Formats: sequence, structure tokens, C-alpha cells
Amino acid sequence: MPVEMLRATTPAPPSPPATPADGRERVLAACRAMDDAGGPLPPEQLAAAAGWSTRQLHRRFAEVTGTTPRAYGEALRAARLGPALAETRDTVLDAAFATGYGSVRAFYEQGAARLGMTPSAWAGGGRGERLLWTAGPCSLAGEDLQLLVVASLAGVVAVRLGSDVEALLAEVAGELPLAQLAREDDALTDVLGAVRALARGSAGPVLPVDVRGTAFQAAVWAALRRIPAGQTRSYAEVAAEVGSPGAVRAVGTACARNPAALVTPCHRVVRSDGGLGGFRWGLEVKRALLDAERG
DNA sequence: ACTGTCTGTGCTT
DNA sequence: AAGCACAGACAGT
Repeated sequence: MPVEMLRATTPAPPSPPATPADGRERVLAACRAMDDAGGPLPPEQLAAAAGWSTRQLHRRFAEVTGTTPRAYGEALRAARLGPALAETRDTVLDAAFATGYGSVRAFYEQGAARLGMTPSAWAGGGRGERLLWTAGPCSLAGEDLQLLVVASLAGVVAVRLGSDVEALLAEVAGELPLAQLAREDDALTDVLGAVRALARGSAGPVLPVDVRGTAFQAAVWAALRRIPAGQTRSYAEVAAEVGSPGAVRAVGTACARNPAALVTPCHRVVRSDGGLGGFRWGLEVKRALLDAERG
């Protein structure tokens, strides 16, 4: 009987876009199974949850989340150990992680496109949501720079530094081509002020963060936000913190892809040998930030 | 194109 | 040595 209904309702659509989102649901089912368990699950169990063979589950999981099932589960488990230092539950991610089971699951369900997204998918658009932005001057390392802050209702989406606001805005717009960016100086006055305070090296209020990345990136960025101002960590220490001691290079990559400068203090990560490491906006700025924080 | 089986590799115990 | 997660190659649909 669905046939007649289909016939009755399918005169118009000429070319089905062949949505690849099908597999996403199954991958997310596997994610939720681990969310419920609060840690890694045997591949067979995940495969059952997704309705796939273990091999296929591995394949699609990697495509959709950018990580492996095991790594995802480990990140969850590590996240549950974190609440001991529950001082920063003010951010979206930290709150999700710090409260473990319940909130993590809600976190994933709320935005299917939030954590379960590959970097390329993220670069490919994000959701067609309304984002607000503001900008203002900021002096760093003797340079007069501009600070661009982009936020959603959930929190800070992006923070960029540069000499030209238009260029910075174009950069973010290019990363989120589906989002609508609207200037909103008034509503973001306090947010901009808080980011400026961070640039000056003062702690300021803890800002809610709405960043999108892979589970691994999210874990790294959350770990960075736990580094107190005035302190630094090595890439290796951050890797160990997120439960993947061997993923030093991946941590470096995640730092480089940090969308929210200052708010997620990737400048507090330095090399084990004392070198500064890298920084997207130049080592002078990185050093200036660290000096300011050391007061 | 999508899927499962087999298999080798590397890591952990 | 054994078990496991993972990914490449391959074949069936």
C-alpha cells in the first residue's frame, strides 16, 4: 500500500540528491551506545547497534567522526575521569564532558552535526544557522590588530586575529558557507570584552564555547581550556591528558585547527624541549600572550 | 557503489 | 604468545 502513496506524491522530484546521510544515523547509533556505556564497547556490539559488520562499522565510523570507535570510547571514558577537576563546567563542551553520561548523550543528540563531524565536513559548511559577530581593536606584541568574535546562541564559535576584519570575516564565512553571519555589536559587547581580557592575560569570565570538530579535537580543545592562565603544557602532556599518549602530532594538528583563539588557549601549548612550537598568528603574538599571562 | 570476509600489521597484555 | 583494533585487498551483490 505504500506504493500508491508514493505514486501519488512523487510527480515532482526529478533527481533525488542521493543523501549520504543514511550511514550517519547508524554511526550515531553506535556513538550513542558508547555514550550510554560511558566508554568503549566491543566492535561486535557497536556493529549490532549500527546494523553493520564490524568492518563496515569501522569504515563508516571513521568517515563520519574522524576518529575510530575505540578512540571515541576512550575519549568518553577519559572525559568521565575529568569531572574531578570540575571547575570549568561553564562551557558547553566541558559541561558535556564533566557531567558524563547524561549530558554527553544529550550533547550528541542535540546536534547530530556537532561532534560527529569530520574536519572536511566542518569546512564544508556547518548548518544553516544564524551566527553573530563583532570586532574590535586589540593590541598585541606591539601590533595593532583586530579581534573578530563569532558566536552562536550556544557560545563562541570562532575567534580570529588579524589586521583586516573583512578578511577575517571572509575566512570564517568560507569555513561555514551555510551559516548566516550578522553583525551584532551590542549583544556581543561583553563577549568581546572578555576575549580582550584574555588577550591582555587576565582570566576574565569563562565563556561558553560552541566549537565543532571531531571527538578527538573536542577532547583536545577541552583539555586546552583546562590549562590555567600563566601555565603551559607540552604537546605530549596534552596527548596524555586526552588519553592518547602517542597522538602528539595529532594534538599539534588539533591545536592548529583551533577555531576559537584565546578562548581555547592553544597558545599555552609549547614544545617539550622548551621551544615555542607553532602559532597561527605568529610566534611574537604567542610569546606576547604567554608573557602577559605570566604577568 | 556498497558490503562482508580474509588477512597482515602494530600495539598491548 | 595471544588478543585486539585497525586498515588494505579482494570478491560478491
